[in-house]
Amino acid sequence: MSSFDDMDAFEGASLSARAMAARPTPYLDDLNPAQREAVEALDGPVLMLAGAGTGKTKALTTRIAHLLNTGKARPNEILAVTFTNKAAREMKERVGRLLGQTVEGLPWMGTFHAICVKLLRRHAELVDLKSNFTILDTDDQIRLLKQVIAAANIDEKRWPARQLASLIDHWKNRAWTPDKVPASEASAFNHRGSELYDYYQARLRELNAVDFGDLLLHVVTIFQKHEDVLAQYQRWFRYILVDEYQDTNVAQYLWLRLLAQGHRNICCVGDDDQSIYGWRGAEVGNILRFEKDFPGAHVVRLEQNYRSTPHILAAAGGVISGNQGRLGKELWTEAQEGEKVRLIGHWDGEEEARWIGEEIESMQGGTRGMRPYSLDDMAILVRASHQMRAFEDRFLTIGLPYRVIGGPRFYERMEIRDAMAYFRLVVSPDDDLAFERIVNTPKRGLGDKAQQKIQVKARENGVTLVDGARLLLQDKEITGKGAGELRYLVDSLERWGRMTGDRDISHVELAEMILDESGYTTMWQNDKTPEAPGRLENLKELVKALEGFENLQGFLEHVALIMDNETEEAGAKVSIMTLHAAKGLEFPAVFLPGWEDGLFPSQRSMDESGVKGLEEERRLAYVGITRAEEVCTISFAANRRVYGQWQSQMPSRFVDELPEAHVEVLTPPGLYGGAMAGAAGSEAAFGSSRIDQRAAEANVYNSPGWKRLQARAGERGMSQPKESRHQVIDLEAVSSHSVGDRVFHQKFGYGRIEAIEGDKLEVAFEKAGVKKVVARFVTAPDDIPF
DNA sequence: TTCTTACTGATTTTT
DNA sequence: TCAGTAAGAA
Repeated sequence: MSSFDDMDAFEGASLSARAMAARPTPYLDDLNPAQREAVEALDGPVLMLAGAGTGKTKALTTRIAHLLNTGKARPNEILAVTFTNKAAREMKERVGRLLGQTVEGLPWMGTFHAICVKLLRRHAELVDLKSNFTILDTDDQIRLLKQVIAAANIDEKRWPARQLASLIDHWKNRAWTPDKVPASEASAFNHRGSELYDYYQARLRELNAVDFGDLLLHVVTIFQKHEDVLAQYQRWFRYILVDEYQDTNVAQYLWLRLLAQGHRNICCVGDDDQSIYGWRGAEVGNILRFEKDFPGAHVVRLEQNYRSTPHILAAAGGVISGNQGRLGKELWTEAQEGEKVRLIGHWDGEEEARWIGEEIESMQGGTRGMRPYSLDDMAILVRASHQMRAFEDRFLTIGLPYRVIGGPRFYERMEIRDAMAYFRLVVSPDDDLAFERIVNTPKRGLGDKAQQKIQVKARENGVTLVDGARLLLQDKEITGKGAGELRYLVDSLERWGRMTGDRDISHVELAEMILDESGYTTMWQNDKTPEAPGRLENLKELVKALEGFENLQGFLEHVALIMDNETEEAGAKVSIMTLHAAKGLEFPAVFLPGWEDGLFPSQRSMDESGVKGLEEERRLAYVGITRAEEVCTISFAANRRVYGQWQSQMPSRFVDELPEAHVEVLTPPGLYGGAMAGAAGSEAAFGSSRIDQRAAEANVYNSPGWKRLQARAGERGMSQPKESRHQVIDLEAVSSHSVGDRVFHQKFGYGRIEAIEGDKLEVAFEKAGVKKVVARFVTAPDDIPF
């Protein structure tokens, strides 16, 4: 934070620095030739093309150590940028470990956004902000945009705020200020896009606030308009390193290029084959163009992979080779052959989930000649988060512990944001957005109308909403139940505000007091919904997190950028996450379900972005496969319920792109007439006969189950064009049950019928307990369809 | 104002 | 299907 205060003292200090050079470099011995080349090419532009699992973090951190050790730069003359806090943290840790105690201070290491916050706080006045500006999260942003849309007299139903948010985000990613939005795009959003953008920016300025996009954009603007400021930083940052360069957007690219123009010592690390954030504004072009942008760039390829088996690498390589215009890399490994990539087709999505659940259970003990795997070693990577539900349902039923990675993060949860809004308001009473958020949470009888009055009053008098509310009360322009509540709220805010300076009460106690006295805790205590206890738990967690900070203010500052969720219960669990969330992670055994055209590659991606979209999907497939160290299992289903409608699916085109020599086709259970009957877990059902891949696909469609369903669907007169739709439930089973029968339910598993009421059965399930289910959703165990 | 019922429309989400 | 919103009823 204070690195800049003493920065002038260090300018031009490289002479003495150089004199310190020529220390031993034992750390270089741990590197392979390519890594070493990337580490030792210190001067001039360097592009490190680092394939998946090739040790790029090692190379990057060693490079920093080497820069310092050779005396090329002092710690704070190095700028190392990452995209995620996690990556930044890891880098800090590893650099710290490499350096030990030998160097004073650390390089500038952080995310683009975190570094921009630092810079922007220093130069806020250059873009008409005060240096204590607040950073809006997405939620605040949407609420502000709703106001903007309403003020412009636009129907928010037809033109939703979310859409405007993503439009503005898109523009900011491209480093377009309102005046720079090209005419072709300015008329988006009901012909008022750029006008609304302009107005939104003005509102932000009034609120002394910025959104995430602004952090980058404002700094770029400052650099572009104030040569002296730019020159200062160009001189200062002698060496720049960038992680995940393929994910940079235009604004980040400009930011880097402006800074790097000083010493031209920029080292970008990335992998064009892992660019999967194009939809978020990332430009693969940035990495593809690097050599043109920085003539004479030294390009190093890291191609030795330390993660996966040859089969897995070959499969991934086969898929990604379908993309055009790659920089080109050939991953190789010294690892043992290992398992081929396993491919399996299923009847429908539920069966896929069932099979994966059972496979995971048996893999824990070691099966099919493979070593045993702990649940922590296994992960399921899906294209879209809605695919997770099938697995969660199934795993809940069979009691398989799992964790979902990437869901709503701790600081994004409603209760946490509400609580934080209270804190924000206590610390800075002029935070109007925070006031709006909590003024009627918990319910205080202050609905739209009352809030409108506060708004008007505040605007008329040019004061904050809190003061507006005060005036309203003073002038007795609000009455009834709401008035008393509002009075109490306003007074409480003031009281808590005074306590922030009180030495006798810690900020943790104050926080507890705020949540208590505002009635917020009580609100959740009285809430009967199943998630209420969890929310109370989270609030406790939040208060606990406060202990690590000096005061409320310091905490709020920290949280604005760090949105991590760190709580993790003990115990081994299977991980479930999206492919996007999996980037940068690795697991001994990986399951890749749902490889069906339209789902993966996603139809929407292809519709909206054509070949570009398809190529990004393909990179996603590449990322997925390369997450696996030893076992990679790809699967697809012939039928899937999409928005409640059964749809028949075609296997993904990526399945056909897998090189056959590296794939083993597993036989799906149940395809050979009743092999599963009464023995859902039996090994016999999963014999691993090797057959040609296409034959396996053909088998799905020729299977008895498929034909049976087609016949049945026909009987019921369902529409049956070439894209046939199917009903998977067994209607004949409806009235054939009696009490005491053993039955099977797709979701709850096996159970015994306790009672029958009309078409509803009360069934005691072995794993899921007693449930009431509709008769047609259960089948007799020896008539399990498929 | 707030609770209830009807509708609509639906990826991926580093900060 | 199902969540999230929007107009209607109490």
